[in-house]
Amino acid sequence: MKIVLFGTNEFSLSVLKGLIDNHFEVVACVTQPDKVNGRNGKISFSPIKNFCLDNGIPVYQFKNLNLEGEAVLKAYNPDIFITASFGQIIKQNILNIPKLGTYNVHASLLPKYRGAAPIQRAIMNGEKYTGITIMQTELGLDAGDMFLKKQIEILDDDTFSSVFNKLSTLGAECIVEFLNNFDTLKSKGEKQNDSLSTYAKMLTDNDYLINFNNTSINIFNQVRALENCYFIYNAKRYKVKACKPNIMHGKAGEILACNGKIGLIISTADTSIEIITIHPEGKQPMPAKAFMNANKFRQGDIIENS
RNA sequence: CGCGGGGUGGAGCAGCACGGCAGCUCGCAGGGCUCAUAACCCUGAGGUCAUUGGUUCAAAUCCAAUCCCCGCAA
Repeated sequence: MKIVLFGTNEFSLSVLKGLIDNHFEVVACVTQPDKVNGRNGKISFSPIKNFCLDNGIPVYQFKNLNLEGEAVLKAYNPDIFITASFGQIIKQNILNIPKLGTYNVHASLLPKYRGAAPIQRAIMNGEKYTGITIMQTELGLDAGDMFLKKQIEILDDDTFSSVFNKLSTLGAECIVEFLNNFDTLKSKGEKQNDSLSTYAKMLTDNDYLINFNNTSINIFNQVRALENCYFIYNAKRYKVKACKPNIMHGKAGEILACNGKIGLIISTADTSIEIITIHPEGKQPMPAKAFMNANKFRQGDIIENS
């Protein structure tokens, strides 16, 4: 079975490795164009590209996949396309190429959280479960028929990274199971109930800004879902890498404690959150208790979100 | 040549525009004190001020070059 994998990030890579470790024939990969790192001007390759280069797998980066890719991919005479966190829309002329179809490894329990940021949105919303769905890749956004679904629990101490890692592993397991039982599972395809579908919108800068007028649990979920949330204090940006709800309470945004013994506690709409790990501009991430030793914060100040 | 911040005892920072004893909050070690606390009090150890060169009677501080870390933007 000749497979072409479309993917970019570590999730895609986990799926690719799963295929190779289980002796599927991956004849080529398609990944996003290289990105330029603005600070040092260096070019960085996607994880998929690095792996392919190291392992002698042909890898393609089309500026316009739908125009340039058709002839190239047809030449491989592929049986199946697998997509996993590819990040580009694939048009019908490409989807039609493989004999057995194109299938997607999606990191949510469809029809919930279709779209670009399913893991983050699920954690942000305080979901208790998420999972992997293997489904038909169609023009419609993650709306194709479903063939295999597996769920995992989102624990209170899970973060984006931990869920991402679990789902990367599970995604690889699912695609292998799907391909090993292709005929059976393919025949048992299930339509998505569109009326139950939700959309995991792409993340914007505004999603990362912490609003202390929200409740503690919402901020807690936001921080662990995105891991790079921030607030602004004295015109400086502070990223919150980890926090936990606290029982103290004051005016929303009020700094309730800021010293090396207790750390940093900021009031929310209902109670407060304790900042565990903070990342000031220009510095390394560090324990909030350590940074509080520097006396940059003043108790009683209100953090506005502008 | 995209914009910007930073490197100072183990941690986090101040000091630098104007050169003149290495400072603060913690941690650590020893001692004291309290029914108790984010406890408190006393004492102590611990520094190549990123690197290299220059200016100077004198450099963490001024000049030149280099290395490393990070934020924004993309």
